[in-house]
Amino acid sequence: MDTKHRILDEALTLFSEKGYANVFVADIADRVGIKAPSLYKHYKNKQAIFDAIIEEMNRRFLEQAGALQINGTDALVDAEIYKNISEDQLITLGKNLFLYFLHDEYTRRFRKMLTIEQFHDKKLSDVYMKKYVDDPLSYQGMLLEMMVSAGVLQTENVEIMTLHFYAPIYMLLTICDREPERETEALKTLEAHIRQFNRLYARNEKKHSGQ
Amino acid sequence: MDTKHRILDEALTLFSEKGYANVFVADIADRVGIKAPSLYKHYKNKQAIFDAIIEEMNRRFLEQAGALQINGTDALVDAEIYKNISEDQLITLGKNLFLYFLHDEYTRRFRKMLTIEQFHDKKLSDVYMKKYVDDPLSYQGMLLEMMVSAGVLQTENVEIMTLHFYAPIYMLLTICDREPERETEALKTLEAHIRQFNRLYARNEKKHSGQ
DNA sequence: CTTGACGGCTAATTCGAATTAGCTTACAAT
DNA sequence: ATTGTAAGCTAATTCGAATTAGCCGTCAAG
Repeated sequence: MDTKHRILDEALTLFSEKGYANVFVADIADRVGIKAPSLYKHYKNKQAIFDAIIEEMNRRFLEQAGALQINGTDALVDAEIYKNISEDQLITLGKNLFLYFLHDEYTRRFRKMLTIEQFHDKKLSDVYMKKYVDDPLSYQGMLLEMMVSAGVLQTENVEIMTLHFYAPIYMLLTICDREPERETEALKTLEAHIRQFNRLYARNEKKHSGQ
Repeated sequence: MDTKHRILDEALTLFSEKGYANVFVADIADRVGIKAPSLYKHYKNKQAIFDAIIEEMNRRFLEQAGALQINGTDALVDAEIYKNISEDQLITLGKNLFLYFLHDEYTRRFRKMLTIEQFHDKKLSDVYMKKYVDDPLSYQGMLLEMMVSAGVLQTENVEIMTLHFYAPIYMLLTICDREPERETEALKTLEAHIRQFNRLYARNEKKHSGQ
């Protein structure tokens, strides 16, 4: 990785830990292994580094459209896969969503930075809401809608059902962002959540009481 | 309200909107209607203002222990009330929790400040987790546990049930914090959520399909 | 009536962090 | 070989925001 990219990388790490204003240009330079003034050979100023991070992130979000994509069009395609989903597949779906958000280092640091810097610019809080609330809800909503249509699950209100599926995942995510040591516990909770979700919304099946 | 308190009040408002580092002492003074140096007659420095806000908040949290209290002891007492709860009462419980968090101006601004300033000090993120994640989960958990014992609701796993109850509330809260214009929509969603929650966990009752 | 402390003001001062100036080396291209 | 440019450095410089100095009016207590 060349210096220009290393600057972005180290800057993002620092911003996500301490927030823009609490990171000095010299801190970033230190991490990269150069002196602060040298950094200006690569970026016009501190703000330009921040802006470049945002751009870079947008680029990545578009790029990995293949992996776990979150837009209506692809949801319709993916949904085919889940039409005849099993409980284990549902768990996989949830864990994928969770682990992707949690473990992609870039995504993770970016999300933490957004959390801290949402005031920096209304646009940032909009991005946060879109990426971590509205897009997942609409994507998951489409998948669940398909499952209902296919008769795997049943509900009178898919929107709420989606909330029931995603809100716990979101909450576990915010927990792990702040206290990474709770990740193992969170993953167990996540699995239990999805199993229970599946039972609750299973079509025409009486909830059973054994394990 | 005397100057000393007005400083805290205006400072909290500004910090919650822009974050500590982006608020100048002069901004706070302006709002209060004095000049920056005058502010030092009341607080040693900017940090002291921040610290005073934290203290004040702790004081308030203790003080209003009567209202919607969130500690194990009181939950046991409150739970008596909910033993024979109706759906409408359950909705009231959820709405109270939600509206309290959302509308108490001090709590609200404080929560927003915590969100932004959690990096400022690990203690702050701990406070956030306790107040908005762990305490509500444990409090709600106790209430729901009682309802299960009393036979109003049924589940094999109260912990997950609690997550299903509270996570959507938490999520709606973070939405409204960032985009207050979505509050009306959020309240409707909240009610629908609780009704569905109640049906899903209702004891021995087949889910009905009519309105 | 005078004194002192409270709370305000304007005009410095300080200080730290961003940024710029100007020099140097490496190295690729002509 | 020469030249130009990229990328680094040290030593300024700038600049903005926090804080301090020092002055003034008010008012309550003695």
